[in-house]
Amino acid sequence: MKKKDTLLSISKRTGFSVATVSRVLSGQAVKYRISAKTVQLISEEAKKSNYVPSLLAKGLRTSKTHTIGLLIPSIENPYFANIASIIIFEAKKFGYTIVLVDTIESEENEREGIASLLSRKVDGIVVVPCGQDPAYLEEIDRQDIPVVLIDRYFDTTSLSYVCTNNYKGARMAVNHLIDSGHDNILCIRGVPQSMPTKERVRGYLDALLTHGLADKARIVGDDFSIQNGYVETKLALSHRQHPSAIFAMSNTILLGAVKAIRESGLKIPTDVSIVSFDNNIYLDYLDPAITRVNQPINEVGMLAVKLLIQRIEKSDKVSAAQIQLPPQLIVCNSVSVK
Amino acid sequence: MKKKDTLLSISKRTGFSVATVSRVLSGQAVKYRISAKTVQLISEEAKKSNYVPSLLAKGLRTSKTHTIGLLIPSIENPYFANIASIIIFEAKKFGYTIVLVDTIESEENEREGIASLLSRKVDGIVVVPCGQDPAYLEEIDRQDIPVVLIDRYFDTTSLSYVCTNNYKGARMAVNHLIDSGHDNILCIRGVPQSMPTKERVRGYLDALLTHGLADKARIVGDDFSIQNGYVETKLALSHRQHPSAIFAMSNTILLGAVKAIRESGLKIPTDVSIVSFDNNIYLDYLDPAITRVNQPINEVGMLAVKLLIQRIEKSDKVSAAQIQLPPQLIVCNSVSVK
DNA sequence: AAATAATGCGCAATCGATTGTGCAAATATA
DNA sequence: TATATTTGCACAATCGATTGCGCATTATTT
Repeated sequence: MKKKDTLLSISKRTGFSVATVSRVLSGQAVKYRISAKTVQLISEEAKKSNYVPSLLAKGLRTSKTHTIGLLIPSIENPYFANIASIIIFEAKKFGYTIVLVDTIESEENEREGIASLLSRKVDGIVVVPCGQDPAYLEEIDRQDIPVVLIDRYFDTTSLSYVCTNNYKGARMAVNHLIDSGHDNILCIRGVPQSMPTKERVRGYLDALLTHGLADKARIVGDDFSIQNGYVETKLALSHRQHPSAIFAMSNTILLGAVKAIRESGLKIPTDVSIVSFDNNIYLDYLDPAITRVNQPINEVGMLAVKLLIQRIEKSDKVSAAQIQLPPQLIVCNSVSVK
Repeated sequence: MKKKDTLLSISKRTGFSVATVSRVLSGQAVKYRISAKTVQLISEEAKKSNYVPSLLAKGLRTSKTHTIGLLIPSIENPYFANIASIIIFEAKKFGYTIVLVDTIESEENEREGIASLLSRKVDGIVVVPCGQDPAYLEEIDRQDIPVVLIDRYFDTTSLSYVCTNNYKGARMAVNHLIDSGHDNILCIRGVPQSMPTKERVRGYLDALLTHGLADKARIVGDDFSIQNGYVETKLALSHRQHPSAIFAMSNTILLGAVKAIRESGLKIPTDVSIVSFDNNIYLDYLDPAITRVNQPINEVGMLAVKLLIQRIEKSDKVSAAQIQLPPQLIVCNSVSVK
């Protein structure tokens, strides 16, 4: 096994001091008036020996690691996987590498993960928070590790966040159903405490309200699982007068609902119309293709990284930005016109 | 902004030396005969001040970072996202954190990513290789950073790998079609150079061969995209005598094929049967649900992490392990019996 | 009580890179 | 030629944690 190269070994081999080697290899040659000849010699030796600087040592000295921590509730979920993909890509553009923590929707994992990231001295953190309490995140942000929330946020937080306007998205979805003549619309929601759920429910209710259908509101369900969609749909369809349309708050809920509808022998959209949230290529290949609200995850990811890096690189306090992006309705064939 | 705590600051506040504080906080108290009272005092102070050790300093000193580098060709791809998820989970069980690099199927990105990981002093690397040449990976492995390949491997490599037995998987799929009475089976493949593709093609051919259908072999396509599946299926269906069954080498290819089949007004499985590779929950919700070959990605991920950590933690050379796991056929309704 | 052993902890070097300061030697100026 | 500049580079401290070695105390043994 070859010895790993360090500044010291290069210094010995070239006869220059460690200081000089460092300045050459970190591009500070001009600033420190190192002669062209010396630069040449040292650079060659470094290239020849395949020198890779230790970011540990560098980070220790400079307290910058060019690393960003990313906490995601479930990387298996295609929605989050897409977001992660974009964030990794964007971060790389700016020279940052990602340490990824999968919190599995557990607040304890989130805290542990954050601790691990802090001890790794990440320069900043992007997080889809699981918990209800942003206090400790705000504390970290205040102590000079910038934190940006994505997808979910908190009612009263000073932290930066980027997310979809879930309220608008829900209104678009429900309006679409109402405009198509539906007035008996079941809403199957995800985890009730989470901000996206709350906002989508609010959108659902407001859409009904403005159309004078407030008394028709029916909200059921309690998490983002396939089972939840299945069970709630089963229940709903068991009543004599079942809903003519379903607003499913996620792809997973949608899948459960589709299964239940098919089992009961009903047809989408003839018997039951359905609108879902989140985009996914597979939705185009279901029969019928599912009308859904698309979240602009590309923009969410890009903005989050930009915000974070601004805060990291400008030491003068960049003020927190709280951004909600407009969603977009993708109309397919899962809604009938009555 | 509060000052960050270090051994030194705790040392000052408690009156003990940095050495003693270090030994207490790293659980070496007994070994170095630190008195219970001292342990108590130091631990309390550390807890109170919310001390988090710097893994940079620790890593620099001990040359262990408890970090594993993971290189994936595309985290957007649900198949890889699932693998990543498992690897993150397993690594965490052993106290390791993951630095994730998305290589976007580019060998250059892979090399860059590896360099970045090396300079971060990761303890080991798990990689789904993009390139054709394992030489530089082997070099790294030899220089004491263990490398484990997953999903793809190389013909003649000394590196450890864990992957699915793609040959077997393909045989299972094609045998299933043949057993159902099909003899005109089109194979739409992915990137031809990649090992999984080669092995699946070999399986396809051998299955035909052992049933005396060698002359019926038809292999088309050249990448793992939806477009590829679509185009090749369109072409195939345009002939008077179109294949009665399709063996699609991935979910993406499958989706393209499904689209083409639907557009031509044909029905699955009545007119065209189809079998795909890789599992995905959505496949159960297509109409009909798609019969496919499931890769044991849980086991792949777990084994990869175990192998890697064995190599990391036992300094005595653990010999390389090259493992192929059996796939499994999930029979649904996309194959007709003739 | 003297000798021996055990206990409790500190000193200081080290990992690899960065960077403010300073000192020769070379060059320019007077 | 003597002085003032500039050029080119080295010294050494520092980031935060680890660890071999050694030195006082205190406790035990004879």
